[in-house]
Parts: sequence; structure tokens; C-alpha cells
Amino acid sequence: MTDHPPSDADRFARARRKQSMALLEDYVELIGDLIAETGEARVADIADRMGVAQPTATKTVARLKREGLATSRPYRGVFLTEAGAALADRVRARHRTVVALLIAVGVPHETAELDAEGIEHHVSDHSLAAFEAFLKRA
Amino acid sequence: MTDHPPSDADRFARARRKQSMALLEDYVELIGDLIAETGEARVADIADRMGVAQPTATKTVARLKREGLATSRPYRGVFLTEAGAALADRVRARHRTVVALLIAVGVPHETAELDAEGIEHHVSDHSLAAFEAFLKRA
DNA sequence: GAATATATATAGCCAAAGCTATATTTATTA
DNA sequence: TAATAAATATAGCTTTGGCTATATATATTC
Repeated sequence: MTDHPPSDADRFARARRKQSMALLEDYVELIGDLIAETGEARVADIADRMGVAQPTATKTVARLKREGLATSRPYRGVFLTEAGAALADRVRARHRTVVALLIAVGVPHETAELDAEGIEHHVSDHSLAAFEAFLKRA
Repeated sequence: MTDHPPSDADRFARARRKQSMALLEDYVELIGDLIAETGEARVADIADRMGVAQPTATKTVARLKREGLATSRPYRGVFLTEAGAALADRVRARHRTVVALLIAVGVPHETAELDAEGIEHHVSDHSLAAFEAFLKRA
């Protein structure tokens, strides 16, 4: 039971859920990058790299903390929890695979990077595995 | 000039713009489908197929009207403008191509349909052309 | 044609993600 | 160390996209 093909409504609901994760994924990946690059993730740098105003970044960091992905103390930098760091790693790997697949099917490099930014959040583990298999045999 | 490679902020801003179009694209496609299938697009049917409550569908139809994509009169069905119908056609074609590409690289049919729902909105015309070329020579 | 059922609209709520303006805290430098 | 600069936080606004509850209009059926 519960094995009927997904309805339109099911598919849309799924896409909405993925979308609500997308921003969190981008933030944890960026915070991981900043820590790797500069040793710390400051709210001002996060805002700058995300292309948003500083209070917007502050607010989203608060959401990351609520969701158990990051920690921070007032007027100090932002850090990833274990869960946040693990998510960042998965997101980074998925991003690379999506870009590689796009290039493999003929999308120019720069376009691949641009489109991947939105696409990656909607690629399931199932599809990701298929992409990796395709890239291996291509 | 203005030809430096896109920054992170540029890419994120682009993905945000695409996302804000996504819901409108889904609605016009669905409205087009309903009209094709049943001769009319009623708010109750739109809500049902989108998997949202009826007032949510009403509100989004209002936004479609504001954006010049649809028309409607109180307690009557919803219709697409020329712009709305043209968008629906483009969206439908893009959806088919994205599903076909996913299948071509080895993603199972049902997963392809599920993932395409979110992915399609972030596939640029440039990538779409590459997908079509790949499918042709595959 | 009046009663009932169905469909649509409206009111009012919530959370997310953006913004500007301003207060506060931390860091730097004169 | 006091003044200044820079970073962060907070307040308060907007739009979008959800929701429930309820009012109103249209359709149906007795």
C-alpha cells in the first residue's frame, strides 16, 4: 500500500519541501567555504557572498541555529555543527557532480555553474547516483 | 565591459529570480493542462492539482493576473492571456526535455518526473539547447 | 422557486526572506 | 585611553505563499 504513483500534488509538495531546504544548504556550504578559506565565517562576509543585506544574513543564521546546523555567539563568527558540516560536504559534492554532468552533456562551463546553483537542490540521491554512474562510463 | 565572470552573489541572485518565476510557471502550465483536458480551469481544480488550499490558489491566480499571465472574473473560471499561454507552452516543452535528459543519463522514469518538477525552473535556454542537442545525437 | 449543495471570495493569521534605518558592541588608531 | 571606525544586532516594514474559518455567489435538486 501507499505505493500508487505520485500525484501532481505530491510532486509539487516535494518540490516545495526541497526549495525550503535550498537556502539552508547554500548557507552551510558558504559558511564551510569561508571557514576553509579564511579561518572564520563572519556575518558581513556571508552577506556579501550571498548578495544580500547584512540583517538578512543575520536572520538566516538565526534560522540555521534553530535548525541545529550552526552555532554563534553575539558579535562573534558563525560555526557549523556536526550536522551542518556534514550537510555542507554533501551539498558541495552534489554541486560538483551536477556541474560535471551538465558539462558532460554539452553545457558550457560558465552556464553549467550558473544553472547548477538552482538545479542542485532538486537533484535526489537517486538521480545523483545515476549522474555519477553516467560520468564514470562516459 | 560588465563581462567579468559572475560572482557568487550574482549566481545566487539569479537563482532567486528563477525561483520567484517557478510558481507562476507551474500555475500557467497547470491551467493550460486543465483547459486542454476539461475545457476550463476552475480554482478548486487548480488547488487540488497543486496540492494547496483553495484560498492559496485564489491568491496565486490574483498574482498571475497582476503579472498579465491570466484573466478571470469573480466566481468564474481562469483563462490564460497570450503571454500566459506562450509561457505555458515553453514550460511544457522544457519539462519534457528535462525529463528526457534525465532518463537518457540513466535516471529511472518516476524519479525523473519527480526531480524534474524542481529542476526545470532553473534550466536556462542555453542549457536547454545543449540538452536537445545531446538527446538528438544520443 | 425554495432549499441545499458546491464553488469562490474574503478576512485574518503565520513564517520565510528580502529591505532600510538605527542602536549597540567590538576593534582600531590617533 | 579616548575617539573613531567597523561589525553585529534589533526594529520595523514588504511580499510571497502557505493555512483556517467564514461569507457570498452560483448550481443543483426536490
